[in-house]
Amino acid sequence: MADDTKKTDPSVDFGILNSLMGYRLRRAQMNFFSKFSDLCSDLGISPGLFAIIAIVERNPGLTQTAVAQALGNDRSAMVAAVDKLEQMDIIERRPAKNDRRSYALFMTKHGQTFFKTLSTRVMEHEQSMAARLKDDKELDWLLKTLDILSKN
Amino acid sequence: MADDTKKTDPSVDFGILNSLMGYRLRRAQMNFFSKFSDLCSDLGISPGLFAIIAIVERNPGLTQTAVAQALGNDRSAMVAAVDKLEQMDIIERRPAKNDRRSYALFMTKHGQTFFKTLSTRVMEHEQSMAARLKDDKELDWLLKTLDILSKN
DNA sequence: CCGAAATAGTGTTTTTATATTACAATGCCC
DNA sequence: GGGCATTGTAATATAAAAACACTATTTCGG
Repeated sequence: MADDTKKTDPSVDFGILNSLMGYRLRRAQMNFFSKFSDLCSDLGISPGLFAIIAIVERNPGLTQTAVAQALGNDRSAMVAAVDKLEQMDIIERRPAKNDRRSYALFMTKHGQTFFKTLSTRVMEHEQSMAARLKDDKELDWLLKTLDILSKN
Repeated sequence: MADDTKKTDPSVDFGILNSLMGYRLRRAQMNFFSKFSDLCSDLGISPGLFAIIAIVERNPGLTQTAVAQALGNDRSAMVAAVDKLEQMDIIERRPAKNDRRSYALFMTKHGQTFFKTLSTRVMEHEQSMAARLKDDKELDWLLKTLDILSKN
């Protein structure tokens, strides 16, 4: 194949799938996911890690489980993630003041600047995708609608 | 915890994540995925398997790779999936007429009725989610927008 | 204060999904 | 007929997600 456009065979009838939000969400999310990977894998950052960094950056001092709850992850998944981010000198664990069981998470100096370059990249991609929409009003509508559909 | 509402801690600032379509898509899709599982796991059907069935039902005689391409999967992933669906007596492989390398996929008798009950369940869930939207126009708009964001 | 129950972090394991690669059989093109 | 692409398959690898148990702590009722 000459180009990399995996053209979905136009002769295939998707039937019920075409009317399913669930299926369309999956396709759209997969597209964002793979573009994110193309964009940030050289920095060793996956979408999940990016989310953790974004939360810690805005909420310094949160414990691991607090971050996990905010993102809807299991707290056991945090261990490996935070281990990696600590190795990369992006965030650091400090013993929590009032609770000797838990760590508080903070950005390192390097993490701060790292997050800036990272979010610049991500926002560029976001904006190139948002350019497919009509206007900012439509973007707001989409974000709000997705939020409504996220709640269970 | 008394109820199962994993309330996202309201005091957490999601910062940039709030404005990212990618993140919102992920949350919404996760919600659909888990609901689908709750709804159909007793029948042994995952969202991916459902998509395969839906394609075969509307396009009898497609080859495995054709289905894989339509869904954006790798054809190697089809093998286990079709194996399972054949064991469940939902679809069947028949030797393709003009190409002895490939199989053509068809619904079995049982698969036909099975798909009906399955899609009834799925549509019920879909409609309960769609009820969160303003009207059908908004639903159409959402589907169209997600489609636009799915193309790379 | 004591003891039961809950919670934080961690390690371990399992499951699931997805990607990669290799290969035999077959088809297609010149 | 010979070279090359394609189909289904197998065997891995990889990765992400979930389940479970364990230790050290905290919390709370009495």
